[in-house]
Amino acid sequence: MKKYSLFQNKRISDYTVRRLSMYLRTLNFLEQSGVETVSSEEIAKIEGFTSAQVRKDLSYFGSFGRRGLGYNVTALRKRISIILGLNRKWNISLIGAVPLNGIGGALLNYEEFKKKRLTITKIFDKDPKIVGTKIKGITVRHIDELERKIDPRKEPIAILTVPPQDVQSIINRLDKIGVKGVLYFASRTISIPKKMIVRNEDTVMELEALTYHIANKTKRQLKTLK
Amino acid sequence: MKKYSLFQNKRISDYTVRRLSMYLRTLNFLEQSGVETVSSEEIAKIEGFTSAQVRKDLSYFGSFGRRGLGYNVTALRKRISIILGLNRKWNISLIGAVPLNGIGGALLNYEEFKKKRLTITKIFDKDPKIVGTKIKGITVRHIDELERKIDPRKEPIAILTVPPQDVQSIINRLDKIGVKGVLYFASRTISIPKKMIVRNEDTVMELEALTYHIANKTKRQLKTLK
DNA sequence: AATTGTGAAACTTTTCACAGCA
DNA sequence: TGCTGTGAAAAGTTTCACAATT
Repeated sequence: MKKYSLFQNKRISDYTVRRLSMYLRTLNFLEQSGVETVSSEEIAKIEGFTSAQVRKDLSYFGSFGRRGLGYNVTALRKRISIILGLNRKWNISLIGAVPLNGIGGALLNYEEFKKKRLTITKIFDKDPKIVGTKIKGITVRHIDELERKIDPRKEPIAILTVPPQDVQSIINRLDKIGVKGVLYFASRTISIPKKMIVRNEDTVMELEALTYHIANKTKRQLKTLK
Repeated sequence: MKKYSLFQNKRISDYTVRRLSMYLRTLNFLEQSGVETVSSEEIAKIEGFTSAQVRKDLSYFGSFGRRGLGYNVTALRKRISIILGLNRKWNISLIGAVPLNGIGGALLNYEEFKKKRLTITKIFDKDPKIVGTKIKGITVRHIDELERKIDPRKEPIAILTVPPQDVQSIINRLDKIGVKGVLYFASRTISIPKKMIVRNEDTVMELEALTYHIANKTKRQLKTLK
């Protein structure tokens, strides 16, 4: 029998990590619906992948199923949670544009965060009108105080909802103090510090993928990763 | 010399389409900075790709550069705009959760949409308090009126900011009347109608990619697509 | 001299297909 | 019998390397 370790050497592709997130949200849903056992074929059908893809993704981390029977929903949900690092609480700093009808405000009200162990625990802005006030029980600090107020051991992740022109400099500052992961929403290409994991959610880019496909009347839409 | 057509037969991968969006935002930036000519090497450096990747992506659509010289920034920006279908105006229906400090509200205030030719022209909600009122000059309609108020020839795209449990049924209704593209924000896997292009922006999934990499102390972060 | 455009090679990801086990 | 786990094959994507061109 093979030995598996969570800190394995094989590089796991980003496609696999994203699909694990999808499996997780589907397993949560199945568990709440009272489903106890699921096959790779059933998961695949829900997600629009192949069953081989599902089994291969899981196989990088171990063998969690039983031949002939499938997977126990709760057990697999827990395993994937651990793989994704969700067996602990993650504090997040929210930086920028909070009071506006902006994405920062939306994230503070985001129901999905409450269900998961993802919590916004620090808020920064540069509007003097709100610096010092409390939002959701958190005192808003000035962006200039980032370095003093963020402890990357406590808040390893930051979400940036600042304007495009500010993203690069704030990411550089966060890198300097040792923040490990950043998610930013601006439509701007940035240069990523070596030690950081950076993700970008760009609504304009997603819409351009739609306009491309509609304009070019793409016939096939094979769902691979998506 | 080879003939190229925008409606070519080769299937263009999604990776290429996303990179075209990135090139476009970088070309916009360069054009505004007064840069007139750019090489594939320079674009590659900004984006973190290889120059061969840039040239290959463009080569699927034609030859837009001049050997020995590079690309004219404005000309290339225009070409990519056309490829992505951005040489026309795109009207968008916004469905759900508008008045809250939610993502719908954020999108209505999104500066990037104003710069591009992407415009929210219809708004739907089911809160009777705001149905009938005007937001940004647009009268909010009840979600029950989707079918009567959306003309997919005028509004081929919809953005869904409704709760996860409502996404599937609304996508099915939009498909029935012929809406071509949908972008939804809920953290939920859905089954995609054959004729539609559907995209999902899921902040929880992006954060889980961060927690995975941080928890597993990934050493290399090779920037391939993003 | 510099840089594009592109076949071919290298690499990555997905799917196949079946041995192995409940 | 039914379904997992996995090497091997197939498909897809990126990079190399160089002829072509300004």
